Amino acid sequence: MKQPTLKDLAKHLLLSTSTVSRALTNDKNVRRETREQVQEAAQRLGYKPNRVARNLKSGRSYTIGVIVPEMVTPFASSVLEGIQDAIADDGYHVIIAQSGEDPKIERKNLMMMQQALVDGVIISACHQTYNLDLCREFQYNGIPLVFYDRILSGLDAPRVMVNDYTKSMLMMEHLIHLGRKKIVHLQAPDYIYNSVERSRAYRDAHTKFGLNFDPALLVRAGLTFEDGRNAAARLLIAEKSFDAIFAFTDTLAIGAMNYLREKGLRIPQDVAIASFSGTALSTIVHPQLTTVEQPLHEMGVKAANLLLRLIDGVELIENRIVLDATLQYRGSTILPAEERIV
Amino acid sequence: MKQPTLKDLAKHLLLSTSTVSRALTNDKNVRRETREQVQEAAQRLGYKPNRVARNLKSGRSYTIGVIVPEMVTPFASSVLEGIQDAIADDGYHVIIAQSGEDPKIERKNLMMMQQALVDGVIISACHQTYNLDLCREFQYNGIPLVFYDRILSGLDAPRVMVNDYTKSMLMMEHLIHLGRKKIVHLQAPDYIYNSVERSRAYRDAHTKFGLNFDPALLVRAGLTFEDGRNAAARLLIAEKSFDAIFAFTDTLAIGAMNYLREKGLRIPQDVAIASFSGTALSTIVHPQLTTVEQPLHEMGVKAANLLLRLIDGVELIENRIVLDATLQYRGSTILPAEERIV
DNA sequence: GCAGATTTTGGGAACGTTTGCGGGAACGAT
DNA sequence: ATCGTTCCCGCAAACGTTCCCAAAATCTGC
Repeated sequence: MKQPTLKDLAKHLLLSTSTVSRALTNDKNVRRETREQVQEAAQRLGYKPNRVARNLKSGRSYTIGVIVPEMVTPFASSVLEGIQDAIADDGYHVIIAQSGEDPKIERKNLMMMQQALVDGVIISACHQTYNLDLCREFQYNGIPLVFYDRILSGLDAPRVMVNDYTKSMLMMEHLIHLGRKKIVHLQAPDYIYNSVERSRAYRDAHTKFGLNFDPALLVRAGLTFEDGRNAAARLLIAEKSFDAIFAFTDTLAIGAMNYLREKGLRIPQDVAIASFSGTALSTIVHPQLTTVEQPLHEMGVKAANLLLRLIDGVELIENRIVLDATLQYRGSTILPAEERIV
Repeated sequence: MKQPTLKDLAKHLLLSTSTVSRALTNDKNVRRETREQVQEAAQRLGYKPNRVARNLKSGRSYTIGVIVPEMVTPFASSVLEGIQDAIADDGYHVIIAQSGEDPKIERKNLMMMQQALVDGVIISACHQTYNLDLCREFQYNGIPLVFYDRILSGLDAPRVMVNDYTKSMLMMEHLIHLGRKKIVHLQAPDYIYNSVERSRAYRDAHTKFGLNFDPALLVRAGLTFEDGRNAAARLLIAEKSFDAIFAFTDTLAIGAMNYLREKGLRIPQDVAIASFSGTALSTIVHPQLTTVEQPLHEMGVKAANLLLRLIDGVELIENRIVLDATLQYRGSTILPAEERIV
């Protein structure tokens, strides 16, 4: 009734556990006949190797840790899915933790991962500096770290990201070519590296395309729908006129868009809205969101592959992968043909 | 440079590993003075117990498996979050697998979990019967199984769900009280138990409230946005007139809603839309979705707690938890006050 | 001071694997 | 017949814990 072990198998076959063990890993040092016998018996008795024991022996856990700021987002779950897909075949497991944007919880998670003896960690960090020391300790202890999206700029660690600056610049160009002149930027806190990059592009676009930069249009928002709504509300209250919004993320953009529509503004006629991320959310809202679409699934796959190679001790030539994000022009900035006639 | 082990600690303190081990678990069989000494040294040398070794010894893995049909959904991730929250303090880890609605992959996942020596499994099954045998095997081997949302009706296993029938009936009542007479139901395949329950309520509502039941309004859809769009498209093509939709899930509802709006129909004036699930999606679309809101986070917490108790061998009095879903009346069925005046 | 009770500690097996090392059998070559 | 290979296989240690059992140290009451 209990799961049979190697010993049970050995006893049953009148062999030693060593031979059985070797036979099951197809070691050529075992006679073919015996090997087949063992494998057949293992199959018949329903033998399943005990991973825990194997892990103890090998000093690995065949587990990798993933830390995300927030997992109930299409962003995180798409990446997670990519990671899962990439490692499933190699017999690895994933344990997932979320920091909830709180560096202290992130720290707790990291330490938990350490205890769980993960072979490596994939992390989308929630704060630039807070856990730098711990991350260094991981590296020092030979536990590879791979970053994605939210990187730690102060650490020389492998990373997978998109080119925030370039693509944001393209998006600004899009808005400006549409004739928009007073473009709001909803940015996230400065401890998020990507936000700094995207808003740098926002500012540079002004000089590059000869637009007047108005600091009042640079709005500090947070990361949630509510933050998006609130930012929009503040803009309306300030009675600052604007004809476009470039938001740090889809979430922020949608929050703002919903609020503006409730207040009777038309999207995109009155205000064009563009964002960054390209999560599934961008296509389920109406109008659909013009956004910089990041290859999220691929991001997960790439990060996982990077990590697996690091775990195997492969020396990486290129440890900074920049994925190509693509601009999706949709209804939140461009009217569909049939409506444009009206 | 390597993580210190019990032995290292013992050597350093001139004690035996046994004593050190006991001291660290606060065993009263160790002199208090020694205990403190050991704990202080452990702290100082940065000792972290090796979970793998501990697991091997204890025969547990302190890991639970979770299998969901699809993880890139607000539904799944909310529940997962609940599960994480519930088990984090008990030192458990979660490994997650998704079946992608494919019973064969679900089977592979289950077997993977078995190998990973999970202490228990939480599962939202993707098919009624396909993996019944394997589930029985888990139970037989003493690995507890807990279901949520998508249960297997043929198995006597603990489960956490909401009352699909009652709440669907209430939702139908809502639509009917609004004066809607030709209500479409978008249902999912019959191998999904919840769908059967919800459409049962749909039909029963007709007789209960004296409405004429028209089989043509009972539409077989799938589970995705696209399925929702397609279903809506088919309805328009068939030129079947209808004034409301009750959809199996938010996803389906939003798909249909978007399509109808693109075709110039007004929500809710022309078609009222109600759904079931209450994921975050229902509030980010415009108009917001009237839906039966399930306590997703709580569902995860409850399922996890149930499982933990089962793992600890607690005999459960009540192993069928029915959570209370609440109807959220929103813009997709009711016009906001200001617009109603117009 | 001493027997016995009690507290505190150590020895060592065990969990299920993997793996280096060495032994024995079979075989061909001298 | 002897030696050296090659091929299979078993022994036993190890991974880092936990825990039973017994040994040592300390504490009772006389």
